[in-house]
Amino acid sequence: MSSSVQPKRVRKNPEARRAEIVAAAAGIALAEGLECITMRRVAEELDVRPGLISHYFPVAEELVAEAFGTAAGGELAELLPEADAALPAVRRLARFLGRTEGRRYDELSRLWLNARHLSRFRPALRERVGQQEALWRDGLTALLRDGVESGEFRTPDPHVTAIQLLVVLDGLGAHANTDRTGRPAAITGMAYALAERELALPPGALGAPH
Amino acid sequence: MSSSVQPKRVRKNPEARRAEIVAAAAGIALAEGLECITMRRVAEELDVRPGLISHYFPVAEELVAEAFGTAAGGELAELLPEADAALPAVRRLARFLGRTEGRRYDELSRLWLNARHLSRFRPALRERVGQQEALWRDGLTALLRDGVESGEFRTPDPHVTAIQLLVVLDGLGAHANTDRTGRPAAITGMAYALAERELALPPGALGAPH
DNA sequence: CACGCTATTGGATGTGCGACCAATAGACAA
DNA sequence: TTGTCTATTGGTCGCACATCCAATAGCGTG
Repeated sequence: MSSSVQPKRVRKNPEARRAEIVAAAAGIALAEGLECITMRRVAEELDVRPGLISHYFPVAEELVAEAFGTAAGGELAELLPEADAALPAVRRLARFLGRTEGRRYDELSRLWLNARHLSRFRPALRERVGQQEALWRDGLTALLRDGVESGEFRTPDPHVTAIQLLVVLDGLGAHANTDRTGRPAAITGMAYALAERELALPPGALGAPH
Repeated sequence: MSSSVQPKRVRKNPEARRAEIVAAAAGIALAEGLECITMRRVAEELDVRPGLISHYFPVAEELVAEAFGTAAGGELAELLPEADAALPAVRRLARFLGRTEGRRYDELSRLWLNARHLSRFRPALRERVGQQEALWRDGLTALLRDGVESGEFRTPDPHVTAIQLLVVLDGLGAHANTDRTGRPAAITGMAYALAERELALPPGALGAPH
């Protein structure tokens, strides 16, 4: 028969293995969905036996929660890079909004949608969703506050504006699994419009909404 | 032994039975979630054997799609009752928005969230979600158009305004499974604010956002 | 009242899952 | 090199599910 499989075991130190498992699970979460994170599926990804996964995560739900946190946290870091801290706030915001449109962001929209729904049944995940929500909100709030302090923006409450922006992005992202062809620009540009209005920026200041 | 169960079979005509099954499934969808619609669960609800359900719905996914359509369609009919057709559009819109806030609407938010996510994996459901989306959009558009024609509102494109409103409602509803205590009024009132702004209504014209 | 149609049952089959555990074999220290 | 520790295996168990099917019994027709 075929001998394409090598039952050779590779022994790694626990922290590294654990990180590897979470990373694999996060990848599955983004590409296939949180419900595809199963002991068997993750094990297959790492070419390892399922028992090993459940050794590191005795309860599957923990791994799902951890995977979501890693995936969402990683994406946030890409959307609001620390490295950009020196840039003008307007420019950072424009970049942020720019990244939240287009197909590239769909994967992330789907992940949030997935997590928001699944957290209905999984307390550990719900916890993580709350944490990530706070991180996203605070990150965006900090950006807006920077802009206000530097005089680029004007808004009575950066915190509220940040939440409003995220609500609109959630609303737009909710349709990530639906057909959105022919959606008018007045819809796809809602986040831009809201930001410009709430921050007292001239129309178009954040870049062409398309 | 216990004889609390009566293996008495009740024989109904196919259309009635089918409708009964869909209704039961729709109830489960709203109360527990679409993934709880299983042959067994629905059968239990109707005090019937699982095989009967799969007789009427040979493929489970069809029942899920049908149940969602029934549940969402029924709720829409409550939100935009035909009986209100004679009322002023402003009043109808105020009612609509009023019903979309508060705990009562959470069940429906959860259903939409559920369906939007699950339709990622279930083509038949995705189809239904698209249909219901159109129904909601068209219903709200008709309301706005009425208001424009009667001179109550002013908006260049009722269709676009309707979608914008629904996007905001989706965004707010996305958090139906999350803790939202202490959410500022500027967030909970976003739909009111958007409607008043886009329809050129004076602030508060649609009722106190809280 | 008897009969036939078919709605309904009861059970079987196969799949994928989480959870659990004793046995095994790498890697590292003595 | 030998021995020990433990990361990893390979397998088992029970559960819930969709799907399928032959047998059964309610109901309307005649």
